[in-house]
Parts: sequence; structure tokens; C-alpha cells
Amino acid sequence: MSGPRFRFAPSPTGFFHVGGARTALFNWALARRLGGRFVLRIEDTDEARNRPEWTEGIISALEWLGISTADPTFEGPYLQSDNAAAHLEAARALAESGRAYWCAMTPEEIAERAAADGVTGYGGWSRDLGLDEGPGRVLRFRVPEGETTVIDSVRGEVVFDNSVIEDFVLVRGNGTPVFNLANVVDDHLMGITHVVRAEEHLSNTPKQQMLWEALGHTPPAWGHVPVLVNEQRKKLSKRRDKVALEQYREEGYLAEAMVNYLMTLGWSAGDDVEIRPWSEIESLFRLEEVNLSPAFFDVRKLGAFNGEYIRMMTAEEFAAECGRWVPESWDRDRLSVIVPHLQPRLVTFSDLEGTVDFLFGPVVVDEASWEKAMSAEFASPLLAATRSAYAGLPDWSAEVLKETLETVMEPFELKLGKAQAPVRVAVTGRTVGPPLFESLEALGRAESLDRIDAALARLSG
RNA sequence: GGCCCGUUCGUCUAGAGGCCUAGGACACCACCCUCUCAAGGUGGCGGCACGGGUUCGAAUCCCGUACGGGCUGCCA
Repeated sequence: MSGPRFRFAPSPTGFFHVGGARTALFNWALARRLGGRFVLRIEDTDEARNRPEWTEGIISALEWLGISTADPTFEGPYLQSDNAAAHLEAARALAESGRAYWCAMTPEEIAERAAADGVTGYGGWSRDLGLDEGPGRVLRFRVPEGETTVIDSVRGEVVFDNSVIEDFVLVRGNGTPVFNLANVVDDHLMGITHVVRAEEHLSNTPKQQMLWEALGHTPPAWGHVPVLVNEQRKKLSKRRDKVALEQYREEGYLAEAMVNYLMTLGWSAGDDVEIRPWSEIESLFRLEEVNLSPAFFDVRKLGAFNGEYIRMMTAEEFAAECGRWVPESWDRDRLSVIVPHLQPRLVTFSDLEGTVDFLFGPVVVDEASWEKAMSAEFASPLLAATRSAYAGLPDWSAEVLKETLETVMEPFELKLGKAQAPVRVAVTGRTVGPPLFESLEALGRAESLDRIDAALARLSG
């Protein structure tokens, strides 16, 4: 058990937060490069957050990101609730040594007293009552006078005046340990040397550091990274924002793209390179280089990264991946004709089905597209001429189809861009889409001609 | 309200006193390429929050102001 020990301690909430993903990745990069360990601990102290399947969800999300449970760097998962006895034992020790005391005030009583005294929060009113443990009573930490200095590798030294920290609860009225206590006891038990987490925990840190010291241990090295925010610059929340990693996965974002993008939020290697493989990120990442201000999670840029990663795939990889994003019933041969032309056009794989669906089902004509392409004078005659030329073609290939249309359009004095529009709308129903002649090739002669006939009929009718 | 943290193009960032006429990426605009749309190429738009210092010299150091964020729970 030598080497630095990092930990990732998410609380199970039913989905995996992208901000959590970034924190996990930061810890993973550090643990891997430094030859240490990445310890996964599920913080399920709050009984409302205790579902076995949620733990499985966390693990599969981590696996997707490349944080493999099979990697020797990985350790866990541990369940915080399994350590309840140790938490309570620590609480008892603190109570016996006088570092903590029992308090019988309910939240309502505290609010009343605070209002009456004109203060906010708990004023330490039970401090010297010498109460014993009892039903409904909470154990509170006796915050000492003085100040607490947190040495943070991201932010430097942060000093807190202890007088602004109230005597916080260690054990609830129902006898269960609270996060701050459990967190510290677990980190110590697991030999954690580095706590790297989001900035929202910075205010908790002096409390936890006091606990480490009260328990007679040396606190770990701290590192608080900035949070991820939405366009309103508020911390990403599951209520307002799309934060579930699983959702991005389902929409067809590549794990590599997500990982790479997440690592550019709040950190840069210092050069002009943004797209780089994890192996490089891992050797380059330094906590000391992490920025201090919140970063906006920009889905558009995520999309740009995803497109880059899609284009980096080999043709075989891309074709295989496409196969997974399309209905089982779709003809694979037909799909394979068009797929090579989709690689530079896709942002996410969930876009795939909608861009080639016209090849596997009836044409759905977009009326705006029809209007745009068919209102031209030449539309009908050109379509008719194309239809008869196509009908007699000996070879139904994209190349021949293109050359044929170029011949047909000559008397109309049009450019290909104009001339292809009516054909495109007749066959695909839309003005934009995959390359037309390859689409025709994939569709096949019979179906293509039928669609042109249908368009001609509508045009004359 | 109190405590803490922060502030470089719209966004993510480079920048650790002279290399900055502030660089890159996404987005946006234009042009090129082109069978539509993309992709690719070229170019463009656009920023050191503000005010004081310190210094020969400040985006970089100090102070103040403004603004933003986090925490302030018997959640984590």
C-alpha cells in the first residue's frame, strides 16, 4: 500500500453527473501517473440515498470513461455505510475526550433561539450543559478557537476563522453519522493521502481538517477544483441542466471525446493542443495547473470534439459503430453503401438514423423542401428527362448516375447544384442529406424510379 | 446577511514583469473547394472587469471597487 492514495467519493443519486466524471478523471490521471491508487467509495450515509443499483450505475459509468475496475490502480468500491461502526466509534472517542458534546435542541428550537438572539445558525447553546447521549440528541463538534489553515494544491493557503464555523453535527438524532465525520473517518481508515474534489467542498474542509486533528491524525493534501456551470453561470444541477453522463452516452457521444473534453475544462497542458489521447493527458495533467474559476459545460464544443473523434475512427470502426445505432431491421448491405459518406457529417451517433431513414422506409416529404426545389420552371421537365435516362441505365452506380444527370441537365443550362435539387427532394424528401448519387445507388433502381414517378405525378396533378 | 473562492475574446483556454501589435480551440462571418449538407483550406470579427498604486516597463505584483460563484442542513 505504498504510493499516494486518491479517492473518488460520489454519493449515489441515480445517475452519474458530468461534473463527477471530471473529478473522477482528475483523480484517475493523478493516481495512474503517480503510481498510486484510485479508491472508489460510495457515500451512502444518508439513508435516502441507498440503492444497490445506483452503485452499479456508478461503476458502469466509470468503466465507460476508461476508469477500469480491473486496472491495478483501481480499488473498491467501498460503501461508506459499511463503516458505520467505525464512524460511531470515532464519535464516541470525540465525546469522551470532550471534543464533542450532546445537544438536545431540535432544528425548530435552534431557529427560534437564533431569531430571538438575532443570529444565524446554531449558537453553541448546549456546549456546556454536559448532556448525556439520549434519544433524539445529536452529537456536535466543539469547534475550538483560533483559525484553520487549509493548504490546497489548487488554491494555495486558505485561512478560516474558527469563530465563523458553528458547532456542526457529527451524529444525527437517529444515531447515524453525518457526512463530515464519516468522510474523515473513512479517508483515514483507507489511508487516503490526497483529497481532490469540487470547490463546493472547500467550505467543509476546515471542519474536516479539525476532525482529522481532533482524532489525532495528519490531514491529507487537499485540492479543490472549480465547479462546472451552466450558461447562467450556476453550478450544474440535475433539475435545470443536462448533467447525466448516461444521457450523453445514449445520444451517441464517444467516451473518448467526452473524456478529452472534460479534461479541457479548467485545465490545459499549456500548449495549443486540445485533442489528445488519454495516455498523453495522463502524463501531462498537473493539479497545480488547474484553473481557479468555474467553467461552462458547452455542449456545442463537446459536439465538435465528438465530430473530431468520429473522423479519427477507421472506416471499419465507424461502420461497426453505425450498425449499433440503427434499427435491426435495416438492410445492412444498403447501409454499408452510404455509411462511408456519413463519417465527416455526423456530430453524434443518435443523428444517424434521422439522416438516412429515407433509405429504409417511405419518403416523408418535407413541404418546405418541396416548395423550394419544385417551384422552379425546370423542375418537372428535368425530373422527367432524368427519369427516362435513369430507366435505361446499364449500370446503377453513383458515378454513372452523376454523369447521366450532368448530360440530362445540359439543355437546361444549370449547374449540378441546382439540377440535383428536384431529384434529391423527390427521392429523399429533403433538400439536405447525404451525397445524392450514393444515396440513389444505395436505394436501388426500382425504388428510386418509383419515387421520381411519384414526384412527377404530384407535380402534374 | 456572514465566510470563502474567483474575474484574459460570446465560450473553453495560453500567458507565471519586457518574447503580447495578447496566442489557440469552439461558435460566428467571408472566401475557396464542392452534387445539397458537412468535412477540409484560407482569411476575418472579437478579450486582459474597473480604479489606484509598485516598476524604466504590468494581462502578469499589491490595494480598493464592481461583478460572478461556492458554502452557510440532523444532504453529500
